[in-house]
Amino acid sequence: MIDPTSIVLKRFPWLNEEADVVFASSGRTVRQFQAHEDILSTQWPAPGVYAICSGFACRYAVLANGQRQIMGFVLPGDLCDPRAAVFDRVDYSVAALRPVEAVLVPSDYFSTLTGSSASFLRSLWRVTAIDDAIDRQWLLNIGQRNALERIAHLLCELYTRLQAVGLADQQGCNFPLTQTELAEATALSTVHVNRVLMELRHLGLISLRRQRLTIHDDDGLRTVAGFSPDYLSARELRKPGTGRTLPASIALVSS
Amino acid sequence: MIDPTSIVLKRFPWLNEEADVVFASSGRTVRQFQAHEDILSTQWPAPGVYAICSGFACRYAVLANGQRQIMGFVLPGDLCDPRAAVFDRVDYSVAALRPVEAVLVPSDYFSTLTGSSASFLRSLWRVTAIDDAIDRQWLLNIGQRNALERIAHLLCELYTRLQAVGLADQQGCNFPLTQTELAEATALSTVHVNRVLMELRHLGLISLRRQRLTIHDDDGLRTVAGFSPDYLSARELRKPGTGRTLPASIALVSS
DNA sequence: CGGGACGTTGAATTGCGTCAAGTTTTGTGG
DNA sequence: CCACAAAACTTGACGCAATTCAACGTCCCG
Repeated sequence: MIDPTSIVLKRFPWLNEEADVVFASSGRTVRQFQAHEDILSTQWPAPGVYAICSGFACRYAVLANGQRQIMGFVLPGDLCDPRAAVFDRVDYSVAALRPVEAVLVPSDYFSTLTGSSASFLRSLWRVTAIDDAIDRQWLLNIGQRNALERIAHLLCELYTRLQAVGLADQQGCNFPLTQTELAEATALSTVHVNRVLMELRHLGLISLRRQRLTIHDDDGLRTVAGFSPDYLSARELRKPGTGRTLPASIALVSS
Repeated sequence: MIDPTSIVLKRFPWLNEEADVVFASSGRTVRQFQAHEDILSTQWPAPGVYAICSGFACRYAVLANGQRQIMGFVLPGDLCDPRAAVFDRVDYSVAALRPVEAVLVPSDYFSTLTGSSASFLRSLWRVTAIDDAIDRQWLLNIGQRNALERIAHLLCELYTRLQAVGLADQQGCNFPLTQTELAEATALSTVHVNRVLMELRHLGLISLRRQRLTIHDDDGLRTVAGFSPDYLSARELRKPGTGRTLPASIALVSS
């Protein structure tokens, strides 16, 4: 059994030193979730911020008619959801798609840290900024791309993100999502997802079999998808302000 | 000519006292944008955070084939975009749809404030949390709702948000969007948007003519849309931590 | 009063969904 | 290891919501 603390410190490259300490010291609170179990839910208050160590999860919402829209995948190395540190409730649920192992960082730890460590706060902003950029790409994806492009784009996104945390190699990656889940994420029917995957296979771009995705032609897949990976990495952080002075009443704490 | 400072202080109810001062003191930097002019662009660094005083703007992205997806509307009282205070660049553009008047809060001001005032920071988190909730609703909208529901939902959202900043009355609101823009926001064709608007009119739910939206049957429209306005208001903020102690090296500043 | 943006309408087309019937894979317990 | 059931995947036929193309009407502004 691997030490969860070390997993955490390895998987979250964006963490800085102070945050490392918090994660490590709270790293003993490791929780396991079964497939299909809710990790966070709109139904109950979030106990804190979960850092995913292994397994796949997804953020989702259900419409009144019962249709489910998956709004994003939460992979090892991701936080779900940073805002839980600040808000009592989340407005969407997060479910494990496969068995998930996660470190729970209690809200107290997290919010005290965000209140006291400017550099950690900046890291956190960067993380949420990437999350939001992914959300916007999904909107683009579902709004403007056809089925083939959409599926291809999602595969590119997941492959790239898994590479970033060392869970993919040159040939491909472990890929535990069902076609039904792909359908819920791309707003297509499962039948059509199946046909599109067939087409991607026949185009010689991928293989997908037994939870293993093999990329035969990365460039080709990206071209079909119109994928450019920029949005998945942190943008330039603005240099800390040169210190234009604030009215005295505001400059309560200067760094 | 209205004093922009007073506009700002009136339109941004979520501001707290410290931030009021900053906004007021930087409130002299008012900028005008013409219709179709970019307010923020991926092409250049963001000079700071704009607070919209009047006019409509939108966040958008364009695909390689030239299709434009509008990803959100920026209304009077909104910030566009808070993250510009922390990051040099934004990863989408914001354009004025009509002539826009905005207060520029320079990044220095903003980031110093976020670094020093915990309460302002919490306000800002809340604002971005609402923005993100709106984004997720758009994903749901485009992914799971049909054309009629989609348009109805968008009308509900805009009407509700305009009400919140005093720009709508019981009967309806000023509504300067073209059908082409509605189409870009809902990922439909302009022709179909037109037909759907016709249907909403024939159902006796709305009138839309000469930049004026009249809501004849608010409940009916919401029912069609499956609209519930909860996501547009701030969620409960977590009570500040009860003070579980951190390792000394981390608790640099305690509140 | 002319021209360009915006809105309206009809007819033909199509991408994707739905329904329905299989086949293959995975998981479980004996 | 096999037996069996449940879940996941595959394939074909058919239907429809939304698109596309094309023409025409209307408003607004110089």
